[in-house]
Amino acid sequence: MPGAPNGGSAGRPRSEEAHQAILDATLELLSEVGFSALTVEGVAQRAGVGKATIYRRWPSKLPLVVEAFGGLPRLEEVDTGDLAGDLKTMLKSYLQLFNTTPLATVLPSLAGERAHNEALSEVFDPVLKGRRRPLLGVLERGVARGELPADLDLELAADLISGPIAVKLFFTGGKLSPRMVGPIVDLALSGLRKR
Amino acid sequence: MPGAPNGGSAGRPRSEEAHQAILDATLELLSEVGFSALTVEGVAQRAGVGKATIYRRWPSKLPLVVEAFGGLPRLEEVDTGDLAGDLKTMLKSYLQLFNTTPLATVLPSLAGERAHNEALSEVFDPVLKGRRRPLLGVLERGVARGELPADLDLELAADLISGPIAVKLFFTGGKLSPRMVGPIVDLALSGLRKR
DNA sequence: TCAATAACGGAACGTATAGTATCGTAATGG
DNA sequence: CCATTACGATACTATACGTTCCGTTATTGA
Repeated sequence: MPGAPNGGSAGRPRSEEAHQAILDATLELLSEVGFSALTVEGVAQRAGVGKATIYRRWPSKLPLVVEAFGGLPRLEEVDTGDLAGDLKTMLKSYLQLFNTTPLATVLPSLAGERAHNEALSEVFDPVLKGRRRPLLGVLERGVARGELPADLDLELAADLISGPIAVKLFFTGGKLSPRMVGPIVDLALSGLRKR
Repeated sequence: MPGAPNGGSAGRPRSEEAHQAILDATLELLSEVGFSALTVEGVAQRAGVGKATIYRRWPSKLPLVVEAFGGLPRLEEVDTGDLAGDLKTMLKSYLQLFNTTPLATVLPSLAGERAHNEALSEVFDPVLKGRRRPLLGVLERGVARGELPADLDLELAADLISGPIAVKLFFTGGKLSPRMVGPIVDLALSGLRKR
């Protein structure tokens, strides 16, 4: 199952170890130097692997990066019974992943590159869209339960909830703590205005 | 006033034309290829200028980029009398600038690079913080007027309002229309929840 | 057990492009 | 009209990229 190996017959099989080491090194470097400064040579060195071993599996760095990114954890949909609980539970565990995986730096690197790299944008946009899906699912359930108005623009609602996290991630310095989730969700659900 | 020219005495003065052409070319290339792929050589070529002319004014591309970015327009604070009106007016004109200047691509390029380039982050973060200032000012006025609760976390409130724009800018494809401002502000002020 | 096969890590090759230094020319001030 | 400084252009040097080749190693099937 490593890459696209032997047509079915003899020969040394591809090393699953090398395969994983390459993907890990790709994420590390993506986080450290960003997409455009990422080189196959650098990945090979970091993974302790010959460059040919990489080129044998991926034709260029773009598919390599896409596959490596695909190995990062996603938002997990949960159902606690009420909307606020769902959102807080989901986002809290997601934000925890920002401190235990390279997500917090890889995501901005790729999103920033997306703006001026059409090839990346083409393959990366659908992935990003898929990652939003659990959030939309929870909101749909909120509408079904009657917690949210039926005519709510769900895309905009998802933007409103994920927005503060994006702003912190891209503009304000790091420190993405799961503790910020409670206030974000409460404020997004109830609004800023005095009542 | 071009850069840091003649100590006060003789010699050919620095060309203000070249100075501006360099800054313009920097923004163009920043938008087209991003920060890390931006080269002084490329800027010189685009500006129709020798490389030495650039190095005479800026020691490296980082200060050059910072100065070029400083020439881009900012959010302008207005006072219409009520909070929703202020926010909508300000954000609408700001979003218009996204379609008439390189802001929409330059901002993601720099913000993405910020994540893994400490030198850039150090000089760029204060600039970003300053750009948020008008938004905070409007919110403070909203508190003073009694439109917003006195104990509101203004930083979080600013994130909530600017968040959907950031999400569209970085994740969802382009098309930043001033028309999306109305729904964003209404939803942020009133909340998602059914009432 | 051994020949055939394919992947392995490492190294060599050619190319491209970065930053620097230097050229002759142009525009100022004294 | 001479000294001074900036100008655009080009030559130079070094680094580092992607690609390809090489001797070795691991696995299959006869």
